[in-house]
Amino acid sequence: MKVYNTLTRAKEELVPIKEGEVGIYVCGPTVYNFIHIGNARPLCVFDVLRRYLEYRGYKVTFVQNFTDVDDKIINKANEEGVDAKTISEQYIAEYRTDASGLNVREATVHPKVTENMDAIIKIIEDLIAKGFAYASEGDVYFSTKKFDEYGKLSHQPLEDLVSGARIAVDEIKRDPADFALWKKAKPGEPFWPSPWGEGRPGWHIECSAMSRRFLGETIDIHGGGQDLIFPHHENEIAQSECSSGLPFARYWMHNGYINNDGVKMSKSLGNFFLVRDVAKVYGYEPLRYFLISSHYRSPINYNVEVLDACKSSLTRLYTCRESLDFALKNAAGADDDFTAAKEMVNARREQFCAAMDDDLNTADALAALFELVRDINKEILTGEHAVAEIRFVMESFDELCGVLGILYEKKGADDSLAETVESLIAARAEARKAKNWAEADRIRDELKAMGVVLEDTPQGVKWRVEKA
RNA sequence: GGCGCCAUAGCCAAGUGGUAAGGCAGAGGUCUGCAAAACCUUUAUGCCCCAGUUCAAAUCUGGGUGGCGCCUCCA
Repeated sequence: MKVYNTLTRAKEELVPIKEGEVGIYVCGPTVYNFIHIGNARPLCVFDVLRRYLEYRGYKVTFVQNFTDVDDKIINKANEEGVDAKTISEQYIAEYRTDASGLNVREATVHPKVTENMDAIIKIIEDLIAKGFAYASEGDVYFSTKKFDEYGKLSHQPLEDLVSGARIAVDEIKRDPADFALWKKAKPGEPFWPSPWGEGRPGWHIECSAMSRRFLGETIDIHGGGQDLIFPHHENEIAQSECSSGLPFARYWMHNGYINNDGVKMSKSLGNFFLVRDVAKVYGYEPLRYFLISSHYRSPINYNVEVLDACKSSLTRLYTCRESLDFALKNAAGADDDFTAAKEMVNARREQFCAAMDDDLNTADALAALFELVRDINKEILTGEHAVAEIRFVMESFDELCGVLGILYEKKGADDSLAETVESLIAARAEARKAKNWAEADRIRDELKAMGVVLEDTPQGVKWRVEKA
């Protein structure tokens, strides 16, 4: 598999440190609010990466932190008159609701800053001991000038990153480009004891400390949004590499932004949509589909028309899947030799994998899936087929959908409804037998009003609940 | 100012040298009592514009035009 590495600006063959195993660290949310759809993109993108690597047989350790100590959390807590922990716990729970709604699997580990203070303090001490950081009036700063390679991820020399002079000159910092590893506690803020006094960690150090604790000194893949490249990831590299003397991450993968009217969706601009609100109207799944329907590095423009189209596309997939279910119930063929079906499915599977191998080209992978749908509609859902054949096709179809993490919303197959529907279908069958089309159509309309759509097939009547 | 990205049909979106995937929407047809679903056909002599390289360019080069991002908290 090839992935685009921000560090080298090239697609590279993914070669994990340990054969057969991949460690992935993705920067997680600062938990002070509901997540917006821009936040949802890396969730879905890296979830697909993880699923695909596992599909290809890798053992994946997936680490995503929760930043539960931060100015924004403290501010929010003060606004609401509660403590910071209340806020962070509340929004971790809300995050999990959205993540599971989007069918994003739980990380192997979800470390929290508050639970890793020892690791954070240890790495800061190490950086001071090695001369890369200095304590100053209760704060600790990283000295960017001490790291020759500072700027290698964002491909900017240090002087260019600083030249804008937009970084506030701080008397306790030796250089404006230095960044905080530890911040002295201000009155009313949560704090932890440290060799430099009571305080809390800076933003960047947590990822260096927690990735090391759970994935080791060099990790395979580090992911996140493009807006984290500078300064966050640049600083992580500086901290981790100066401390360990080893490369921090072999592959840096960054997803593109979501735009609103062509402009980046961001918290500071306030032009964002909450995942929660979109889900209320469309459900979670069309959003996930939208997020994987184009390449992860491209910017994508969000609007409701596109989400509607995503919903329709999903319907095509669901219809195919339901038809397979129906076909399985009516399977009659006795021939267990289904070489043609195997070849057909495997060709699409190869097409799918070739796309995914090329820097996670989910758009092309979806095309392969849709071509499989056409094949299935044409070859498998007509004529007679053996149970084993249909089951094979169905399992393969589910497998590929599972890699993308789509087709996970179980339609409400509630039995009480089924009973009513079946009896109405029977009544309609009687009417149709008597060629009483008016009555047959009346019953069909009645069912339609209940949200049930009928399809007359050679194998009998198939019904489904229309997705709202 | 430094660094970088993007421009493909009505909409979304792959394709990075070999003659334009896929989805949505639209049109016509087959099937059906009528539908639905499905299938078939159809919708870009052309990929922002202009030059150039090449047997061959959406793809490479140069120059434009338009849009966006990072350099500051942000996914």
